Amino acid sequence: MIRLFNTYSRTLEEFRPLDPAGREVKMYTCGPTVYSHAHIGNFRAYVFEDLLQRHLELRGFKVRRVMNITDVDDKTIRGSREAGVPLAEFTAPFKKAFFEDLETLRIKRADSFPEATDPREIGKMIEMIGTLLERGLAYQAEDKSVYFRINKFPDYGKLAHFDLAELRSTGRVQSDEYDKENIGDFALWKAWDEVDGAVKWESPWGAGRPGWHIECSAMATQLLGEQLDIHCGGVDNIFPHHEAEIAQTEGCTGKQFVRYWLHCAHLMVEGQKMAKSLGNFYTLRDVIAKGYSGREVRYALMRVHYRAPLNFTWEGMEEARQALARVDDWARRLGGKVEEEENVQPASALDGLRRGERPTSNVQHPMEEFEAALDDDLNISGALGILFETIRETNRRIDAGEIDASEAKAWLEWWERVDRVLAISGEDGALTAEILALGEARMQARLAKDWRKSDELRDELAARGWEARDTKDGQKITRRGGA
RNA sequence: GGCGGGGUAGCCAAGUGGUAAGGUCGGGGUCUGCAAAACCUCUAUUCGCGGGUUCGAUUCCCGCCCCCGCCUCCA
Repeated sequence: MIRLFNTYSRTLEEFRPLDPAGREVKMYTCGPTVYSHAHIGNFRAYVFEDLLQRHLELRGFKVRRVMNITDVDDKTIRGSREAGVPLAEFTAPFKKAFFEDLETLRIKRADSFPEATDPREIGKMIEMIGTLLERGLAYQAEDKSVYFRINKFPDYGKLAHFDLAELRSTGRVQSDEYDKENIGDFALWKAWDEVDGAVKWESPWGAGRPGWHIECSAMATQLLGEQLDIHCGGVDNIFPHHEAEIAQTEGCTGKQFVRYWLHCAHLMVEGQKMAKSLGNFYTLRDVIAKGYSGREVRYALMRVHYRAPLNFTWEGMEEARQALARVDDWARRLGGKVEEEENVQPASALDGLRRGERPTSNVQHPMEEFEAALDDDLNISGALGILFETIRETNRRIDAGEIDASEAKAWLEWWERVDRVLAISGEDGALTAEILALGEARMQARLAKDWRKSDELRDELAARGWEARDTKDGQKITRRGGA
């Protein structure tokens, strides 16, 4: 049984998809606004969503996921104006970069990435706004913009658990919208303004562009239907964005929009909020440029429970690197055991692999326990704890000569299953001719017991990102860090 | 002021009404030409603070303190 924390109810709920067969899961995740490179805080949310999707899939669900791309809003318009290029030309490179970054972090691609400027989506938004107007849930103000009338939607505020009467303005958003009936009414359609330049679409209410919230309602219902199983985003999207989505969508369909709302806590950097003014603002590219690999960043962003604040630090990146190296070495070691024999079949009874003899052992059934931890609202720390205990125990037993090729193969198969969720396994980079030559030279030096030269060659290999280890089976050269 | 999330070893972090997983760092050891890896071992009488319930609380209840966030277009 999978349990997830639903923001709406503020409780852990058993997860059951709407699909009568209980198999298909409709999942919508708020994507990036492409006015710059996404930062690691954004990616924390996307990595969390990826972990959720992968775990649901491991548990046999068929996930249909949509992630939107916001390519028109105040910031993208401002950016294109400042760059002096058309909007689409301004956002294109950021879209491309976003998809590259997803790949770097091994985030599975959603089934579709609808864009807000897609005519088909704009059409759907206009259709929905029309419906809301017909029902009296929206109105066109004197400034020609169309607003949602929150007083007509009694449930408004239920997701965020806000009492609307208690709200007070933070002054973050300029309140120049005197035309609204209620300060809390939000724009569905923004009338064209001079600063919008060429950015405009025709609508029954005049030229303009869609409000931000309506795009998610339109795309989600258009691509996944009127009711979703899961909708994710960062905690800062709870209000007003997701609240507005509920109002708009349910205002049109009369049906519950989302069954499970999941929100990811914020990322902090060195104990502080990430901000350009503090100089601690990082894009994924910034971290990669420091020499870290995508999977190292993935691990660092993933290893803390999604509802707890995550403090990003360089010390944390080093920890991620070391932890992954430990996993890599373990998997390599098992691979080596398997190669010792030919035509190895995995031990048939996986349960028999549990390490029951030692009283100090905490993990009795790693196969089940790892997945059970993730079932519990994605308890990643618990799951990783089981993985690492299993690693220590299997390493110990390999040292003791207790694991044969058949059992090693079974552990590797388990690891492959685990890694379908974690997606952190290493790739051995191809040995180049230069590295091979250095390795060969070092072997010769060792045979000649020229330790000094052998150590120098080891340093040279290290400088190129490779490590030479002397084992009883001879020298082994492996990639260290990165990759 | 309202609504959330969090405060567990140097750092990251799981967890349960019955006496603290795991990762990382550091010390010692086995192994090694030396290393590395691996393994063994040491490092929280203690879980923000103060009360209460209980035979027993880090875990339940009450109060308080601190950090982070949202309060109308920031994941």
